[in-house]
Amino acid sequence: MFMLIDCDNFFVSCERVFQPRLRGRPVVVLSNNDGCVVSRSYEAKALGIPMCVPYFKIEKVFLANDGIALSSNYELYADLSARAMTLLRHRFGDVEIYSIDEAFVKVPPHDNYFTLASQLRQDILQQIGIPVSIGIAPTKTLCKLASHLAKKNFKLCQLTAEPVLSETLGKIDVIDVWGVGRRCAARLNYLGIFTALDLRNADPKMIRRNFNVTMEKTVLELNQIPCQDIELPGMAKSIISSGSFEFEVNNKAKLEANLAEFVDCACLRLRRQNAVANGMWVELHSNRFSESHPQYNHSCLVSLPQATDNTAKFMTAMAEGLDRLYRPDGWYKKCGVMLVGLEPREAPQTNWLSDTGQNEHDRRLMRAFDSVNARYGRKTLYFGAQNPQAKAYLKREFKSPGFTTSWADLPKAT
DNA sequence: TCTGGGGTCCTAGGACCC
DNA sequence: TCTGGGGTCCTAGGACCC
Repeated sequence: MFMLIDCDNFFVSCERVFQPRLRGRPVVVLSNNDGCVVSRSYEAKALGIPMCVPYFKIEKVFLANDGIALSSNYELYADLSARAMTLLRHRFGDVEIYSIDEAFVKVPPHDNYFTLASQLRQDILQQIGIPVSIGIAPTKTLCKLASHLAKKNFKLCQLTAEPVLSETLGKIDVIDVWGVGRRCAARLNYLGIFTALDLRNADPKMIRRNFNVTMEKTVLELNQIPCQDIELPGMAKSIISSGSFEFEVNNKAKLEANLAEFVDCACLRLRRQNAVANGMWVELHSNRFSESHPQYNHSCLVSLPQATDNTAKFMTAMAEGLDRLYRPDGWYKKCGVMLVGLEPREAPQTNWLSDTGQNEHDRRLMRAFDSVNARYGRKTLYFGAQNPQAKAYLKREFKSPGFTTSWADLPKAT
C-alpha cells in the first residue's frame, strides 16, 4: 500500500510555525520578485484568491480584508521540509521526496492504515509544527487522488474498496487525475471521457494509441494495478538557475552580470551533488506579457570538451552562449542557464582527449573556492563577470527571518 | 508600474551505422 | 532503371508536475 503525505498550504504553514500572529488570518506567500501568489492559507482561499495570480491584481482587496502577504523564504521551507522527510524516513525507511511539500512511502501490510496515518499526522504536527493530509491507496495515481480528497475534508482518505472507489472516481473531473493536463483533458473529453471513472473504464490499448505509454499506465493505476514504484533520489539530470528582471533590459553587460550570478549558483549546486556537467544551455527571453516589443525566446547549448564542476569554465561557456544569442535590438525580461550532461564526479566518462590532471586541478581549485566562501561568507570570492550586489535586485519586500537557518534570526522568547 | 522558478518524461524525426 | 531492413543515438519540442 502507498501513502502520500502532503503538507497543507506548506509555505504559509511554515511561516505560521514561528509567527503565531499569522494564525487565523488570510496569509499568502509570493513567488520571487514578489510576483505571484504561490501559497494561500484557508482564510485566503475563502476570500477567493486564486493560485498563481499576480499579487498586484489582488493586493487592494486582500489588504482590505486584513490579509498578510509574505515574500518567499526558501531557506526556512527547505529546512522544515528536510525535518519532515527525516521523520518519515525514520518511520518507513524508503521515502520518495516528490516535491518540497509531499512524499510517497510504501507501507507494509497493516490491519488499519487509517489509524496508522492518523497517528503519523499527529506526530508531524507535534514534532515539526506542520499540518499534513494523507492519501492511502494501492497505486500512486490513486494515492494522489486520495490526498486531493483528503485536503477537502477529513485530512485522511483511503481509496481501496468498492463500491466507494467507483463512486468517488465518478465524481472527479478527469483533469484532476495526476498526469492529465489541460491539453490531454481536452482530447480525452473529445473521446467521451470526462471523469476519472470514464478513464478507468477506458481500453488501455486505445489510450496508448491515442496518447502515450504514460497515459496507459495511468489507466492501469486507476484500476489498482501498480505501474510505478517508490523512486529513490538519484543524481539530478539537469540544474536550472534563472530569474526575471524587474524591468526589461537590452544592455549586454547587465545580461552578462546576471547570467554570471546564475552560473555561480548552478555550479555551486552541481558541486554539492558531487557531480560534473558537460554542457550548459543559455537562455534569453523577452517579456511574454509585453506587446510593445517583439517576442524573443531563444536558447543555445554550449558543449564542453570535458565534464567539469569548475565555475570558470562555465563562465566562459556562458559568454560564448550570450554572444550567439544576443541581439542589440532585443528587450529581455528573463534569462538563465541550465547545466546538462550530469555525471558523478568520481567516475566521469573519459575519452582520449581527457586530461585527468586537469580534473584534479579543477577539483582542488573549486574546493578552495567553496571553503573560503563557506567560512567567510558567500561572495567573499567571486568571478569578475558577477555583480556582487546582483541578488539585491530581487524584490523580497516582505521576507520573514531565517528562523532556523541564521543565528542572528533565532526567535527570542521573552 | 507590477505577471516565478525548477524539474521530468515521452515522442518524432534526423543522422548515422551495419 | 532498379535502391532493404533493422537498429542506435541525439535533439527539439510538447506536456506535465510542484
